[in-house]
Amino acid sequence: MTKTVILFGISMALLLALMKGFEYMFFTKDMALEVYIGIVGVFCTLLGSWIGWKLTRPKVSPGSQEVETPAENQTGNGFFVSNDYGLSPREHEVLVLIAKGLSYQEIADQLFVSITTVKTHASNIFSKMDVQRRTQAVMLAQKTGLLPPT
Amino acid sequence: MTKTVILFGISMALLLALMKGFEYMFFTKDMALEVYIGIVGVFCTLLGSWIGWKLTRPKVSPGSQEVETPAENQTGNGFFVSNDYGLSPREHEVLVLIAKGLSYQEIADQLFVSITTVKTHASNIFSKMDVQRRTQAVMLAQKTGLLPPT
DNA sequence: AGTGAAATCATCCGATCGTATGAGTCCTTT
DNA sequence: AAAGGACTCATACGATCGGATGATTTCACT
Repeated sequence: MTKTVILFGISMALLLALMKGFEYMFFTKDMALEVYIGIVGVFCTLLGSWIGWKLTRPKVSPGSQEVETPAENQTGNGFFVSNDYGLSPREHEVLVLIAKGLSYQEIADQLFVSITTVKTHASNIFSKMDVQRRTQAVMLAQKTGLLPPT
Repeated sequence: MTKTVILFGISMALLLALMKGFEYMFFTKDMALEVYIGIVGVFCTLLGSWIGWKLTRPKVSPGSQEVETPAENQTGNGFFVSNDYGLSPREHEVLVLIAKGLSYQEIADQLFVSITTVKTHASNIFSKMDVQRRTQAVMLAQKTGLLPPT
């Protein structure tokens, strides 16, 4: 977090320095204003994208999904099941998507990670739940109320 | 995704228009370059942050890939109407074993048929239930009460 | 400063899955 | 007898899965 802010400052300083340098090199007249704006716009957009990505990284997403750290999960009936097999939040997330019937590639697209990562998570899930196939994991998760209702 | 790109374009156009308007209002000389850059920088940083956040957040529901329970399968009082999707007895048998997490080979061994037969049945099951993967079939069968409780 | 958990990504490989095509038998219905 | 459904089996092929191995980065905790 602190590093992010520092890097942001450094980037801005670098940008300004570059702009100042370019100013004396190429842009002797004010006709280059559009180029100026373009450079700044593209740069700051990329920088902002990186910042936005960085800031939304720790939390899941501020919109639709809550962070589920189910030491105890609640089923639709109000019963609590306290068996999460030691799954991490990310692994639980992957498990839910697997239960939806998505392939690894589709899960990877949805979570914006590579397919390798999804497979790694899945392997850890199967290992923790002591199953060999995704179908078994889905059934087991269903039984133990690990999956969201509906 | 497409919406994001479109909104980005609109925002950029809006920004340029605003800049052009400001240009004739306040900034008659190029001495206001720093202000210009500041505005563009802040704006594009915010825009980029929004874009990064938008692109990073996982999709809520792709809709086309998820298993949907047909409405006629479940009544309001919680009872399940028998919906076997036109599955033959043998196909239903295979479906149950698939839901147990068995592989085609294991199912074939248990039913004393070849693995080819099991795969044929499975293909017909998926076709009748209108799903692509065994996981989806299992979830759908679970929802519609097609599987025996265990 | 070091440690460990979590998340990420890569490459390789064998096993399994899902589909397509074609064909044969048995049984019921027309 | 003919037609059709259910069950059986084979071959082939691309896609996907699951595991193994190794690596990096980030973060929290000590």
